[in-house]
Amino acid sequence: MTASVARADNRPSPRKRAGNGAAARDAADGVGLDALAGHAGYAVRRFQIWIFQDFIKTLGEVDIRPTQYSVLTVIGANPGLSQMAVAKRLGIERARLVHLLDSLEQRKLVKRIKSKTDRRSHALHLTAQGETALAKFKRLAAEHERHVEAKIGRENRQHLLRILADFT
Amino acid sequence: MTASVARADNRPSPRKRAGNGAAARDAADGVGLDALAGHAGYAVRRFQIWIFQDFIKTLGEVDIRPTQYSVLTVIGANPGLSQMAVAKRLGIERARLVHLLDSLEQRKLVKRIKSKTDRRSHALHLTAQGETALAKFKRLAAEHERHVEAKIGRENRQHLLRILADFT
DNA sequence: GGCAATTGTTGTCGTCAACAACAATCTTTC
DNA sequence: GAAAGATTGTTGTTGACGACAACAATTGCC
Repeated sequence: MTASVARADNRPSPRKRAGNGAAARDAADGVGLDALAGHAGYAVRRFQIWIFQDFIKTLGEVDIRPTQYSVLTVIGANPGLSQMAVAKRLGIERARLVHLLDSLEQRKLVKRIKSKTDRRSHALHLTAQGETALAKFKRLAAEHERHVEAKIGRENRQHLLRILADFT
Repeated sequence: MTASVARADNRPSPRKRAGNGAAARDAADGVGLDALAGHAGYAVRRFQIWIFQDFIKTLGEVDIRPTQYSVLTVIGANPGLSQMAVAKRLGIERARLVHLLDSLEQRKLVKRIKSKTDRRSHALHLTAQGETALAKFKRLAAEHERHVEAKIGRENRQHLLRILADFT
């Protein structure tokens, strides 16, 4: 709403490559990025921000953020995992996972069950409500994924997933 | 587990797909990610974290973080830009840019010059010290970029840059 | 039995995106 | 030319997130 309406979102950007040393002026505002264009990290960061914003927006009606979704997905696929295992798998601090689970448990999507074999740890499970909710989340996430496809192209997305498979 | 020179960069990840319904157990801990593996956002996020950590570490000796580097690069390539223009170009909140510039100005890398034509805005320039410093930063950033190449492969990085060119 | 390691938890700190509000300064409009 | 509206830089707040440190309860090791 606040932001100016203008700005065509469609950025073809076939960036033909200017000569070489010349400061390649960028289409958007006539501001050149120069060296920045050659940095993978910059492109990845901008892309990641775009993806997350679309994810948050697409799953907005159910109020689920990317991290929450990843937690629910892992628990759904591996019931009974400990918090430590989930945290390690997702690369989340176990301290942070505590708050995430507090929230998800309050919403009755997840339950912590005291482990009999190791009384320190909790076995994580989805509630029945959590199962059906996750099913809906997955449908919305698939919709989000189609947005990604529409943005970068079908086979580009495929190739991207292949390139980054090791980080999954 | 810090450096991990790991030559195993070439992991085409032929994750050929286990059967179908079976929870494809992942190598790491035997914890399946299931649906998460098909989400571009998850892979991109993990990759972005890896990239930033390597960037921060590689540019650690000069204490420059990715965002600071991007700001310096844009100002270096386009001297005289206003804060608003830089913020818009990099997708940074102008509120946030204020603190970034405060820091960079304290370190005598950047200077804000009152614009004569528009007394609201500041024209941003690198100091002489900032110029030479940026040259060094760029060398270190190039080294970081080589780390990325070593991690995902040369042509994979190229392809990645091409796929995400619109976000640059 | 004693000591180190692990698990969940609490708390702090710093980064970062998203807003809101404000003073100073253009810009537009009447 | 003055009033109304928009823009620029600034300050402050909020909330998500990663990195640590410390702690109690529990387990594993010797």
